[in-house]
Amino acid sequence: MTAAEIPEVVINRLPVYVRALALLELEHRDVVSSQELGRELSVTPAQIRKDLSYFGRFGKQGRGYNVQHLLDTLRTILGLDRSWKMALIGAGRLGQAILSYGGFGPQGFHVVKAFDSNPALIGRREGEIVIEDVQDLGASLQRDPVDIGIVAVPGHIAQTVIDVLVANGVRAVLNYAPIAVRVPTGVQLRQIDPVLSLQSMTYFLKQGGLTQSGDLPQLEAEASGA
Amino acid sequence: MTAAEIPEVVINRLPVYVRALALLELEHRDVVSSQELGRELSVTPAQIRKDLSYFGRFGKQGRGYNVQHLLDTLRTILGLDRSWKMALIGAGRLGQAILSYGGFGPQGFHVVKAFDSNPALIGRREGEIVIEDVQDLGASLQRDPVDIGIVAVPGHIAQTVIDVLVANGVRAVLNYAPIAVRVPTGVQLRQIDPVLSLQSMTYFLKQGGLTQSGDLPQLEAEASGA
DNA sequence: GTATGTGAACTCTTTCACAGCC
DNA sequence: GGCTGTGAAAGAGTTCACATAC
Repeated sequence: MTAAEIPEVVINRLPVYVRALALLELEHRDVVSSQELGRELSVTPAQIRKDLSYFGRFGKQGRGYNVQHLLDTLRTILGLDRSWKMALIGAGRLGQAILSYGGFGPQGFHVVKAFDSNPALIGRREGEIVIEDVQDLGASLQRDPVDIGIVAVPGHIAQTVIDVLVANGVRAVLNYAPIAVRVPTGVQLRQIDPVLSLQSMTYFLKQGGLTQSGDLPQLEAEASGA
Repeated sequence: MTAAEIPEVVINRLPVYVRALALLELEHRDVVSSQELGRELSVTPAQIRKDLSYFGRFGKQGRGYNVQHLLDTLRTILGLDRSWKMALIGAGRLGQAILSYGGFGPQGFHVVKAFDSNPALIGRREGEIVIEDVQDLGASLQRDPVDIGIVAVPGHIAQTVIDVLVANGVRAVLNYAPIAVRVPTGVQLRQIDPVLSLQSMTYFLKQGGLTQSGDLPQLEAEASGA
């Protein structure tokens, strides 16, 4: 009930906090203040405190936050205290790169199935898994469901693939296809789209000298006043 | 001067419009309305019109927007009417995948240099380019500048690499390293971070039945009323 | 002294709704 | 009839500033 009113932007920032806290944990830091965390992440301390306040009171006045406790709590809130099964659709060049990416496993995300339409790839073994025919995607998910779908197929097929995923119970999709897809309400969708990122940066590059050689590049001024 | 007041969120949406318009152009569509474009992109028509209005008046009342003209205009605004040089730092597994990704070139983005610290990789030819020693990054950029840096190195080196890039005139960075980095004001930074995306989706997955099997998954209801 | 937690103020975005034009 | 362009209104999100607690 409270959960329903938490802004989505806040949820999206929590993983960033988790990552910073995990680093502090490695350094055996006991306590961290919103100010220090904010400096680390280029976020205002007020924002961190406000974000956390949606979920409870985790800090101690005069001290800050207990790193271990806050980390555990945020992980639980985000559901990072368990492991998640993922299916990869598209085992071409990009798909292979995703399969061999070492960053998912340690965070509890596991690709347990992969699919392609290319006969040359179907049946091939990639590490622990065997690439299945994308024709069997629906049936395979019915037999053995996953939590998340990773879409790495060409743009013109992406929407169809996602429709099949959703029809077979997948409620979260990470889409690498460079296309705007639609999903029903209640289904989570995230785009990984480097080209869009590049294409917005060029706007600012074009603006040229504005911030370039004119004024000195400086880190966020730290108003040390109050 | 007007440009200075344009919200960044607006700029970030323009590439999405460009992509949709490019598709319509392929289909030889002459004209499109904000309503149709909005349906395609899951964006409200009002938002599209408002966004475009920051840059001028491109539409014709009663008809809509000329696809070709709007596409050309947006490309010019974003600086997509020229080509951009990029340097890749980190030519390991992820870097290789980025090098062989076919989606940059057609959009005018070209990796013209690549760097690594691994002696086994330095000097190796990858397509058109030869991998250089990351020690020479600064000197190489001085000789032959690039517009954009793509960072695909391990997290603990990313900040250092980015500092070198910035010190040598790079004003836009696409960072694949899973870490929060800092750049001076005036330098554009975009993160490509699939793990963060996954970690925010799990929050909603955890919420479970709320939108799952309860109410029927449906596309954004189209209020056909007014 | 130091730092949290939080209403209130402020700023930024989105949406509305309609005049104006095709 | 249909659709744009845009002030005005509404809604979100961020920051302030201070009472409260350690």
